Amino acid sequence: MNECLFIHLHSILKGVMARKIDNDKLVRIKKATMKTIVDRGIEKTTIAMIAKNANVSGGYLYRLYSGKQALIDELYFDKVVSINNELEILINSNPTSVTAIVTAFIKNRINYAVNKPEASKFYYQLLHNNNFKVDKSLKERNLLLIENLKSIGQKSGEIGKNINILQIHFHLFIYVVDYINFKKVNNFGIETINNNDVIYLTENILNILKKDN
Amino acid sequence: MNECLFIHLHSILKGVMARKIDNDKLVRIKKATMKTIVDRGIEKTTIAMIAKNANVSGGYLYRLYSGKQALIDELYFDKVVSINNELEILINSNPTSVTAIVTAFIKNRINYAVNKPEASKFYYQLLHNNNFKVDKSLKERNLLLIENLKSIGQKSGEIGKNINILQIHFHLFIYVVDYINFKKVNNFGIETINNNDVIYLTENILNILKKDN
DNA sequence: AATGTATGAATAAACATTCATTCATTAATA
DNA sequence: TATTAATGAATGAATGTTTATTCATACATT
Repeated sequence: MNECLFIHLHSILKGVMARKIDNDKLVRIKKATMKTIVDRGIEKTTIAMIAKNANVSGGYLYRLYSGKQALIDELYFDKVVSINNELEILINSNPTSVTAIVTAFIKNRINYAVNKPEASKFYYQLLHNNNFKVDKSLKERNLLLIENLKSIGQKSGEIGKNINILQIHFHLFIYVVDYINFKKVNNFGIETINNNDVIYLTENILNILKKDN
Repeated sequence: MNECLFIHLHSILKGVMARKIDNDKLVRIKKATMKTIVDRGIEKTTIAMIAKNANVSGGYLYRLYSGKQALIDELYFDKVVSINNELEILINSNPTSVTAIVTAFIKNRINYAVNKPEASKFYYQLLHNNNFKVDKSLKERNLLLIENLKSIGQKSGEIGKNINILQIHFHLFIYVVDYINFKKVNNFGIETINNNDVIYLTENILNILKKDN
């Protein structure tokens, strides 16, 4: 007993690991989850399929995630957080110009859609799925960022007096993502999203936000 | 064999029915399907739940539909067809004004969202689900309608030269639906969609379509 | 009595999740 | 250095649940 305990503590302190963790595995699982959901839809995606696409045994997923819902949740929430982080950085580095912030934000969305099509489509699907909602604190953080943006715009005259938070949120976070996805999916599979779309979307949004209704 | 055939034809000709069909059933099933999907999401919706909500036996659904997918498909396609019918009527009755068509179209979408919230939310969910795509002929019909709208707008000067079909489609069929749903869902459950939104959305869309990029 | 409507228990397939087992790696020992 | 013991990583067959679908039966109407 004592000896056993000793050996155990010893091995912990020494950092003993019976087998090197294949660090790639987590990445493979994340990619496979997104790819499978994009290819087949959430309803038809099974743990077995994800595991197969990730070259991992079925049971192994449960070592890293408590279940299917948790796995998808985490991937989605990560993405939502990182988009908000991004917006925060853009606001802090352009404290007087909504145009600059929106332009950069849209540019990032388009780059993301082009460079990480799987992740981008995955995010788009979950954005419109009622079973995956972000939690309250995340929503509140987002509202605060939009408030910041609004006050910048009202000082500079880029945002009209009667524009409200939800209108800004909708056009920045939903309109843009939907438009990009729509254009990619519908143009006969040819990826036509490009820098012209940055200008197009930015102008549309700024006009909408400027206008007093 | 002959006799059997005779009896069958006879019963058809005479309109013999062993039991009066409960005509309400089909309506109940349709409503229950939409409600269940809106409440729980497509993934978590089962035939058993739909049947229970419709006060119908589980097996009875298979008398009217070949299966779950066919049931949902049909409800969705019906809606897509009726929206296109509606647009066609609006185009025919306003052959020179895009503004009139778009205003009426948006008014209808908002009325629909307010008066048939369940059906409206159901449509919204399927609009963004990859597993439910409308077939080619329906897509083509829609494109033709949009072409009509475009040529009206280019004669009247309401639609810019460089605007393409997909841009018109996106703003009329996706932007509007998404905005209405977003406003309904996010305003803390209070239904704030009203006639001001008709003006707001119409102005936004017409500005976007007018602008030459 | 004849016949189509409607039921819901039974069936079989699909699925998420678990867990006994195997495997790879390292530390300790000789 | 070679061997062994210990440990946690990883597996995948087994489990139990959920689900869509079927079908033998009961029911209502003419």
